[in-house]
Amino acid sequence: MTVFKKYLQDHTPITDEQFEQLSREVTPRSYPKGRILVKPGDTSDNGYFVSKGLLRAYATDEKGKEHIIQFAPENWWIGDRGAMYFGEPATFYVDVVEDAEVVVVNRNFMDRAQEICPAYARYNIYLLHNTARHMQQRIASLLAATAEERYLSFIHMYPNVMLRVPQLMVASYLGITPETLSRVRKELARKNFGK
Amino acid sequence: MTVFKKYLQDHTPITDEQFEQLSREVTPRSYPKGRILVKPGDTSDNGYFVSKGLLRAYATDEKGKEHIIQFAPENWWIGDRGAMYFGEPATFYVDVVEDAEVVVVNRNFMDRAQEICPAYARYNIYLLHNTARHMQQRIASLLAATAEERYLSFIHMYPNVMLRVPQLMVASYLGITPETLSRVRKELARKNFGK
DNA sequence: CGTGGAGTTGAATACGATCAACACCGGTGG
DNA sequence: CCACCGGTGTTGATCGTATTCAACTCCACG
Repeated sequence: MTVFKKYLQDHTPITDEQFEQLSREVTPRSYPKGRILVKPGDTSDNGYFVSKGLLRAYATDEKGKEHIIQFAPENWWIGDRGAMYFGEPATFYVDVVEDAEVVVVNRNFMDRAQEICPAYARYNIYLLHNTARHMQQRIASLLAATAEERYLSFIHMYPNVMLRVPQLMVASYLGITPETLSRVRKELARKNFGK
Repeated sequence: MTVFKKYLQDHTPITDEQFEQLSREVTPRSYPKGRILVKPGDTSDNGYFVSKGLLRAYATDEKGKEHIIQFAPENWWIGDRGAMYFGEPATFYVDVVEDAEVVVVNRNFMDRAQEICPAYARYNIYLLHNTARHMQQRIASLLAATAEERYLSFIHMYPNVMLRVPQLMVASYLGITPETLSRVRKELARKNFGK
């Protein structure tokens, strides 16, 4: 919870009193690795702020293969947007990759936050533009780049995540199989052997 | 411009006076098919509302191949988010697919719109969540679905766009070559021949 | 210990890309 | 009015990248 407060204070001029009001709308929770917080079909409007640990969102195809949409380490938000914001049944899973402490918020929190603290609305818009921009770039990279290029740009963009999740999840995020990622890494090691 | 006014009125309770103020910040323009409005490296903060016609945003790879990020028919917004909102050099092209009438807005417009009309901030957030949700689904589909599945979901989601742009642009949007799309269509026609 | 998940490697396969040829317009200019 | 032209779409043959399936190693964890 203190992490959450610090996060808010870092990004928006929120008073202690305002935080008090807001914190009534949220519930801090701890979840162990492997716990599934959201699954397709769920109709909860929960969103999750990660204070500690690492979460992921993923979809599964008809063959049961997982495809990772997003990782969320400390100070990130995660959730199924359709469910959180639009009240639709969720289409993704959200689960815990590393034992996590999260702050659970619901739709009401987001509305209240904007009333209570107008500056929060501005920051929220900033955040949304930012995620939109990153998703655009990811789309561009899925359309244009090879497996190797995508891998390099991933380790450049999210070096910490890269070190904290198993390789098969990185592969799933990149849209390739674990075997292919293994070979890509081998090939890169070979290339860079002569420095 | 009347299209733009109607668009705003449809989505937010804006008064004529407020619209007057806002319209000072924007400039309506007409552009012919083929005109390039933004190219990588540009540092303008222009965004475009499409009143008529059809625009697209695309990136090019080192081989000069185009990869379409987004189509924007009537009543859609388009622009390079990094340039519009973050003041970075653009990374995408924006050009005109069908002779278009657009309303050009800049960063200042977006800030002013929120001051002048608080309800606009709410609608803007809604819009951002919506585009984020759609981009997430597109990412999921690029990760999980075959060429054929992506094509079917595209014509289901954007039937009008599908009819208005050349096939090679649809292919580019789907992340496949025009040849492959042609074969996918042929195969679908064969399958559905027996109804 | 031993068990199961993660990572690696190999061989065969499949899907889409590439290269090339050609048909089909729609527009332009002679 | 027609000949020409460039861009679009189709089809075929070949190629390449990543997938699939399988076997094996290596740990972390019970």
